[in-house]
Amino acid sequence: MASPSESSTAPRVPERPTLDGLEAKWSAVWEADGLYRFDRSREDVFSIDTPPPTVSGSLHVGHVFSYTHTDAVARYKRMRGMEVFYPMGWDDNGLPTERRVQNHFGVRCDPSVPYDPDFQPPEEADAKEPVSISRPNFVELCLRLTESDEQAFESLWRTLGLSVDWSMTYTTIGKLAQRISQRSFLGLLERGGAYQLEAPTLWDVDFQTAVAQAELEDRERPGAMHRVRFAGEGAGEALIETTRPELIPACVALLAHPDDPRHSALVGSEVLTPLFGTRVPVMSHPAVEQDKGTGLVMVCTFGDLTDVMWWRELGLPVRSVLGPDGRLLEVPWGEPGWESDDLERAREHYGELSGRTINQARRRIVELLEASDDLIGEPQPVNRAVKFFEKGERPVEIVTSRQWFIRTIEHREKLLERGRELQWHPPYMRARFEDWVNGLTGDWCVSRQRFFGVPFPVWYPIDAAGAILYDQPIAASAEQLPVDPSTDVPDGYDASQRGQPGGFAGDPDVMDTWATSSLTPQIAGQAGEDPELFAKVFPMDVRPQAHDIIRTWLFSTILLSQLDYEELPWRNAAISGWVLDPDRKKMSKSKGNVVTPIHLLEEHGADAVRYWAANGRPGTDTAFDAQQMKVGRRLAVKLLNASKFALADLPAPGQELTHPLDRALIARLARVVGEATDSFEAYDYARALERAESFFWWYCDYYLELVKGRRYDPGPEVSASVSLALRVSLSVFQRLFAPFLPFVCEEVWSWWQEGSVHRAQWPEAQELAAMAADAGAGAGSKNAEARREAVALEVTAEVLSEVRKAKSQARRPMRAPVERVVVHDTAERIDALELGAGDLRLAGAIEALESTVDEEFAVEVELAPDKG
RNA sequence: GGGCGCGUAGCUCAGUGGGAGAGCGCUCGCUUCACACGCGAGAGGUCGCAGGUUCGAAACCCGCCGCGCCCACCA
Repeated sequence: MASPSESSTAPRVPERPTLDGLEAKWSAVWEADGLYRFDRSREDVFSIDTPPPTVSGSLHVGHVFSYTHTDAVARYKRMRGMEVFYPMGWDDNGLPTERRVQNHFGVRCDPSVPYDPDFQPPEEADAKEPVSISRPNFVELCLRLTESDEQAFESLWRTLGLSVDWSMTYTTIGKLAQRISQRSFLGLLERGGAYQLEAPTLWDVDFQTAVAQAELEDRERPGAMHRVRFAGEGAGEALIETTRPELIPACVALLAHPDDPRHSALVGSEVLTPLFGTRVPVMSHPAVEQDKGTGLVMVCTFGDLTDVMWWRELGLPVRSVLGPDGRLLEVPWGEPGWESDDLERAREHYGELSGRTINQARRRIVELLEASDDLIGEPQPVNRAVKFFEKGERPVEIVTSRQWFIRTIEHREKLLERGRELQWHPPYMRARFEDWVNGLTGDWCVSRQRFFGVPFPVWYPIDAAGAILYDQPIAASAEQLPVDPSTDVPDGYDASQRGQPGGFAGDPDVMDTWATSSLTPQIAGQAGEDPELFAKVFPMDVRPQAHDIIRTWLFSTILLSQLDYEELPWRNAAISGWVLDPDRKKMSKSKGNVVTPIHLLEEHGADAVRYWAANGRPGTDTAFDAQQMKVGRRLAVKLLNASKFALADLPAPGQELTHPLDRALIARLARVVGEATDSFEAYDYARALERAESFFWWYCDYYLELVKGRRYDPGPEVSASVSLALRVSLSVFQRLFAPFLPFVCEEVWSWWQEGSVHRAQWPEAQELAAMAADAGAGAGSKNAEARREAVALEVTAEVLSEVRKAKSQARRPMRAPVERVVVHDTAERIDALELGAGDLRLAGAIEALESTVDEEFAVEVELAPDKG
């Protein structure tokens, strides 16, 4: 603990302390001093896997909220003597940036275009006629646009007071991130952890890319249920219900539950699809739900994931009608797989659908079914949840395509085990992880048919006939990384062989953005680049993040760490909640209720905004509340003024706490420090703040008022003890609040201490307790005496409160003199009150203080007559 | 339908076996020598509902209701 009594320089307290300008003043000093610079020579490292915010627009108040939580913990750990590894990353990789660049510059990425080193974007962006440019040129524009965003973000974070080491900033599209992502992928490929497959894949028809299960969300959409007749032979007709009649040409079977008596006669027979006359078998499967629709379900390739399951399990053929652009394909009627009992009719009907979008085709086929009398009754409107790509605008479809996958399903048990090893804060968040892992239905599809991302570092040979040999990928060599196979050339080939028979072709895809951001511990720690650093920081101590991305970011980081290192990437996961608007809805741009952080910081000050954020308990969603920021500002102002009072012209401190109330105060403070420390150790910053804050207000309202008389006493024998107690308590409060209110704490600390409060040692409960006890009564009766003193502080404060109440009710000023006070209380408390009687008389302006033993606590107050 | 969380004063929330609390807001008062960006006081609640365990339940158990999130649900 710092020794305030030994401070050499006299405190320099401003005449009128203010919060104004503290952010600019101290953030400049911190930067100049390199206060938060990571010192890699230190042993006790505390490493943080900072979430890199998406650089696609602006930071919002939710970011301020959760990053403040992390910063409070970082500052606490630093004061505990840990060397904190606290980098910042920018997630500039991915779709949001692509979209901005396309609109901003009027360009379109075409991976087949060669790189033009002298390329300049068009003067005037024309979104209607975008210029086609190569992937490297496109990426350069993405980088140019994100750079200015990143500067704005950094400036905001500095104003908020994040104690980040800005010399360690990384981006998820930077060369380092690309190298690490590609190296990780090549390792997986070599060990068989990644594979390529032509398979039914979740597909967004607008972006024309594969998407992963984790990127889906449900949206309620109106639809209609159609009852449709399939003609049968002998056993009669079959009725099914469907919301997707446009997939009837893609129907490959009808299914019934094996125990369903209504359809048992049909099972094993064949029926004809309406309009197209294709023969499809009627089969049974236990997953069919008898109480849905007619109990007969149409299996198409592919309407949904259940179709994929049935198709796979029953070995059904593929009859694909949907193209990657969301329109119905031309199909070869009459060829294998496209048989019909009436080819002419099938061709005619399908011709009405071919080339149309899904919605157009659906409307048209309903008309055709009505005309052919195969639609039974009117379509019934229904609302049902439909799967969307979370950034998409039309439902996801299932399209067969060639994609890269990372083996996930087979590691399920191991992942659950890792989830149990991880310390979750709060602990119940683990359930979300387990639910997700248990609900996985397939391996992780990591390839995306996009541009601004990390390319797959592979090429494929082209045989003499011009066919690309996807099953013989040519991996980039370690020295080549990072590579862009759309412009770089594999070893043993030259550029002229690109796309030629006997030559090579680059893999055109990029990795899922989560595949890169799931390597943030490796990127920040420079895995494979700086082995010494990586060994120091990995596994990291904590991953802070919000609960909505447990299934994506948290899950895939654990997965990749397991696959690459067979261990957890971090020991703790600190899960923050969301910021809700006052209507309890999640704040988001689309709802138009976002409050910009810059405005907040300007209006309330960084400490006040941080105070509000730090009140949000771990994992708990918190309502946006400007009122709480005002409370935070009050606390900061109070700290300024209490510090001014305690330090201004303070008499010389003694060596010992000779007064019982001073000892009791320090003893209580020791308990508060203990609680705050325990809370921080459990990542409960909110509780640490709450404990420190509520005691601080009590300290200001009661202790400071009680000791004012002694503090102003000119006799050093009277003021020495209180002077010491004020210095000790003030020093503790300034440090307790430093993780939450870094600016005001640094300010008041600078009035009387050397160095930064943020590198000062966190207060020790044990030392404070010992200080209070050592100065106490002689050996043998220490416990009894300490208890008597604790009671004394308590009773003295309670009596003062009663005296105030009497004055308030008499509408008299607080300094109004009191002729006589009679305290009724138990013998123990009256005995203890003696210890505080002197301070109490001064604080309450009490002439005569008397007491009488009684069961009930009561205070009689006789005010002096009002002379006014 | 399954999982998790939540339900305490007008608002935001703390409280996990014994006294129902804090801050804000509201009302009243006080220029008080650190602070009017202040200080003091007051009003305000059958702790979602109904059972159970217990000497004792806001808290523990069961059921229900309501809200939120995640997952499943496209026949």
